[in-house]
Amino acid sequence: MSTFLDELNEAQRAPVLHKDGPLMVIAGAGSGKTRVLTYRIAHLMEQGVDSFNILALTFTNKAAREMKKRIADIVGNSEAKNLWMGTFHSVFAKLLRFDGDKLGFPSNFTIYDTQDSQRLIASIIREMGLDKDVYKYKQIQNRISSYKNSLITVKAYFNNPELVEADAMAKRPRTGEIYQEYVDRCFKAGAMDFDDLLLRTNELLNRFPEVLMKYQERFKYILVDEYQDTNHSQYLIVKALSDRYQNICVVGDDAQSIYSFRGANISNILNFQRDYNDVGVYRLEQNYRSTKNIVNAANSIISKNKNQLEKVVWTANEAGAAIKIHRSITDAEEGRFVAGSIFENKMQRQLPNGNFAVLYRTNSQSRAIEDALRKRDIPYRIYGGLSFYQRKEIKDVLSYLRLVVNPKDEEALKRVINFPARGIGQTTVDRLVVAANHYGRSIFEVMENLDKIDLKINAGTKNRLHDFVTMIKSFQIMNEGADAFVLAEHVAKKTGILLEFKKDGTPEGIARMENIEELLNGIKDFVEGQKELADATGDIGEFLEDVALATDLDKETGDEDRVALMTIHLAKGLEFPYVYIVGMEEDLFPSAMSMNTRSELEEERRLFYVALTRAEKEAYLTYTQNRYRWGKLIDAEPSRFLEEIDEQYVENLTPIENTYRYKSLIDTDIFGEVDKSRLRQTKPKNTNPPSIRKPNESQLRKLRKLKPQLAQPIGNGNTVDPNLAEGSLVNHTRFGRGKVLKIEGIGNDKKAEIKFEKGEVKKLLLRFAKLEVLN
DNA sequence: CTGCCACCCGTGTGG
DNA sequence: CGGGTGGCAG
Repeated sequence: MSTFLDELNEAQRAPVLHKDGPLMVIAGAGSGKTRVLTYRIAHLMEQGVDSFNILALTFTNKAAREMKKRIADIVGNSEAKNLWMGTFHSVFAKLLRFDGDKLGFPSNFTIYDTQDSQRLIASIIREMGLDKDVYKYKQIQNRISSYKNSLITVKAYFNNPELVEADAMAKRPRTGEIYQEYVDRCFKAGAMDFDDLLLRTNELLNRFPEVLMKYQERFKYILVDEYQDTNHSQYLIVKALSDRYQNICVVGDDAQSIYSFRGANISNILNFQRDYNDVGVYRLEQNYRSTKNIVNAANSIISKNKNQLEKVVWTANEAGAAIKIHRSITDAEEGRFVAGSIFENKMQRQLPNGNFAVLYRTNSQSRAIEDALRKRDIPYRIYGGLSFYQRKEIKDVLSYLRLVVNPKDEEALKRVINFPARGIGQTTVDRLVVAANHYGRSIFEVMENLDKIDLKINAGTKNRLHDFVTMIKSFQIMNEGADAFVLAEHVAKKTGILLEFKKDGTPEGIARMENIEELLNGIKDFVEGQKELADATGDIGEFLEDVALATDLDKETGDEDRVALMTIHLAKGLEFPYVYIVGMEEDLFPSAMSMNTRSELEEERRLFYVALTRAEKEAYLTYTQNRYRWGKLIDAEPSRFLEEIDEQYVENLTPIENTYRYKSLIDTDIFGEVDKSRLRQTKPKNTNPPSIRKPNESQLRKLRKLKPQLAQPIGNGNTVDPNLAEGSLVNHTRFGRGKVLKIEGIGNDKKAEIKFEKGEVKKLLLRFAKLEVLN
């Protein structure tokens, strides 16, 4: 028996040792669930389960890679290699490359990203002659995506009067037709969108029992991470595959379910015990990641949610520092505070940049933070947002490569047929699309047969189309021998893309050229990497699949030491010693769009819970009074979530001058009541710097409700260490070590009587005393 | 068919 | 504010 089991606590060991049959692990934040998954797999293999029979579905490919590596350390690399491990999307894309032909898809099918889907839908709307202001392509794409995630096919849509009527009521009666056309066009293009990877897998398993049987036999053991974030489509796949052997292990935390917007269904985890028989249920409640302060504060937040599984997360870690709250006047100042604080912490404690993360609700918030970090020369990396592969120049090169692999790929073709400009305009493309639809062929096939079809295209244009086809075909011939890098480099040169940006000469053009070079380097690295793998060829198809399905987190960064900037959603599963959560404001976090129902608000709260529990040592929460949104400066008010943290875990860092402005606007009397007569003055006296506004009604309501710590001047910025109790050993900055004899008073008046080692007994106001609890 | 400019809309999170 | 799109002149 291996020694790795000794590295687990009792609660962790139980699910690892659980024999066959279904089990569910409810794992609190930071409780070591990855470790449980990893060791369970290793343990299964040691017990004689063939690695070919194990399927593990993770949330990111990076998580899969790391888990695989860890398993390889335990059981050996050659065995670990055989595991099927990855995201739902990448695993089932692979499965569909094997068996998708039964559904009529080529094994080299293209994966459309969201942008491709949206463009296709936009052109369908245009072709159908519909009003684009009524039929907004993004909305329609969203609709279609959620239909697919709920397994509502076109047929199911038309059979469901509720859906049809809902769209009719919304004045979009032809939504179903668009859906139909979209599905047809994807099929004709040999393309699947992200949702298809799951939907088509379901279709395959449903329609072909022998295929289902094959994979049921193959995947005798199935493990699913982050089960709380699976959608209906994923749920059904897992259900189907595990149906025969029932060896299904799901791991998750209902408190961290944050993806309902993309169809994730929290009831998948809440109902797991109903879906399977004799479910073993295990709970991991000890947090190894964060300080007591952070764990307790996070608990105090999540307890506001009604709908959740019972669970008590606790930690044996040190109490740690209070969670710090900072208010600033503008988002630029917020950025400066964050950058300054990171700088200070780095210097004082000699920490690498990688110990810090800045988390936000929306990607657009990154700009202000970036600016501030740049001014301080602090290296950072932004995750997510507009990814490298979505940049125009990169997508252009990739589109050529996609065409080489799959010439039927309509979106790729439309993108590059006239870039760089070669005299093939919109009118020509429209005619080609019409002809393609008419003959039920792809655009490329129409172009190959121009001589046989009577299209109103003049001779010059015909020649240019012919040249384009010839060029792509020459790439295809080359692709048969060369590896991905050689081909890509040739394509970038031969198509004139590189030259196009080079002759542009502007800084933007040069940047784009450099990006393409970076892409080529990336492809080279990829090819090298693939050569080490047994079942990989290093061809361009593999690269394209990797690009389509890799998340931003998946990409290797080199070893550069940088501060991480990302949305809270992306941060799930990660941890950092120091975490800054910025933009803690109403309408931003919680988002204005998520305040209509309790369940939406609860999801925002879970998101906050996720954010806070990323922190190991210290967490900072910041908000501003004014923020630029849509190019305009708008008033902001503090997030309701700030109030929801039990105040004993919080410390206010807001500088006196920021508080002063508040004071000058709204005077409160000693009981915290607002003197309303002051508020009617349009211009408060002494409003140093400009842009001071009278707070609106809701802000006022807010301010009245705010805890003293948020609304009052500091100077009493201390938070009482929750561990401080009678008998505690403490250290005072001036008086030295001592023992607490007695604690009395409440709130701001809380005092401790301490006998110091020097002999003196003192009574100290805790909100002023600089005390450190030692035990 | 190309290139420029005005205008519009977004920003909610992602595989 | 800033990127994308669509309309229009050449």
